[in-house]
Amino acid sequence: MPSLHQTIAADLRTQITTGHLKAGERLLSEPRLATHYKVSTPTLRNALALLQAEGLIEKIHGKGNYVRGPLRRLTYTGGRLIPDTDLHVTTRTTNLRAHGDLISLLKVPARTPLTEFLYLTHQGESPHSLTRIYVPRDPAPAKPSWHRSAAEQSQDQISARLPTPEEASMLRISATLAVLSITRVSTDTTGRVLEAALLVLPSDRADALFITRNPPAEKGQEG
Amino acid sequence: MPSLHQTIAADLRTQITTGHLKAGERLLSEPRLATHYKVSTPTLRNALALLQAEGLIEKIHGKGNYVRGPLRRLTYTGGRLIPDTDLHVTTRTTNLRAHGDLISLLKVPARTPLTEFLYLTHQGESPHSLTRIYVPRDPAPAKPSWHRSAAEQSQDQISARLPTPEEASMLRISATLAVLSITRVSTDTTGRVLEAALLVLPSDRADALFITRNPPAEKGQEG
DNA sequence: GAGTGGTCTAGACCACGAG
DNA sequence: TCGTGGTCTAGACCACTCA
Repeated sequence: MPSLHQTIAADLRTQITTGHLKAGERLLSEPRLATHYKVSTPTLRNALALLQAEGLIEKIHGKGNYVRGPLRRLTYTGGRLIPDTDLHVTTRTTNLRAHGDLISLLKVPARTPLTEFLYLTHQGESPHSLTRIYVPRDPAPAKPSWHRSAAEQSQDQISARLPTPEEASMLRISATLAVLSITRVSTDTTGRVLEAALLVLPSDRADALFITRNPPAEKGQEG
Repeated sequence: MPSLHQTIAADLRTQITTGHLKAGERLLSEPRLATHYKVSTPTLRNALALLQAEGLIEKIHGKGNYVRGPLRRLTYTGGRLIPDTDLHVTTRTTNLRAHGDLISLLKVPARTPLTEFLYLTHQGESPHSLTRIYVPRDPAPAKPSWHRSAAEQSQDQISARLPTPEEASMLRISATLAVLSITRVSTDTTGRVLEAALLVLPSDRADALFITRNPPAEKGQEG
């Protein structure tokens, strides 16, 4: 049996996809919607939370809930963020020392001097992606390649999780909206780690895409 | 300022990671925890929802909340699910006709006869992954390669989203726990689509991993 | 200041699991 | 039958946005 907020979400979803509610339009206020559906405000907010997670609406504190335009999704493709046109990027560079997961990611001793490059891409007003790249300061690092390293090999580890409170505020997203977390480790031909990149992409506006070319199939190779 | 349920989640988190609460142990009941933290039950449940999304606890209706063991995460690696040992797999085969997204994915006309292969992997009691593979029935499909097709090229599109209610019940996960959704389209040398695979992996127990080998860096190729 | 969403309260009732 | 988590109610108060 579908729960109440699921039913309400389904109704609003069809209103959006059928065009009864158009892109950019403001929904009724949450108290009004609650009385309309004859539910309490927390229940109605649960319904809206589902639509938000699907990227159908955008909640703006103090203003209202708005129907999202046809999504202009950002795609992370094999180490590259596209479209890379039309993106405003803000940068910050910090020096720090290796700690925590960075030690094993970069395969360096603890407290190794590192440089952190922080990138925040925007599309118009809304932030779209957060990238942090860590480079050992030892071997005289040039500016790292934000999009893709010229490394021999890159390894992308992808998981879905909730954002940390800091990430949520930097990306201006709700703390309950899942993000794609991509950890890319680039190594050179000798196996040395050149850089580690941590990307955080809001799930309502970003995908990742990987294209694999397989060697010619050998007969009976695979079950 | 951190919200109340964030603070409570942080406290419980440290109790788990420091070992004050051990794997498999049951937490106090939610009403008891609520009185202990001097909050209402919805607030306490918000805190537990965060821990659940992080994979630290497991909620079992009618029994209690349990500390998860050291996570045995499943990794989807370039078209292969590992570990593929120790997995129970249940299968179902269905014949249907192309509709909706399947039409564009498989590049076939609407209502083309298809075969759906459904795989549900378990690890012990708990389901771990849900895979649906669609193959056009036209070119006499052999049993599809579950793990990886012998195709010329595979394209993996990855996103994070909430599960559909059906997926949530099949995987026995909460409807609020995000999943990694992987859509893999395999094509042969002529560009014909061999199969489309839809994987659903609970975010608290699965990752995806891709390894890219770059061609030797050409000087000044990349900015 | 008026209206909005964000968070929280203190309960109620139902569905599930185990004895 | 009893204790558990799942869902929902009907409010309250605060923070933010805009006029």
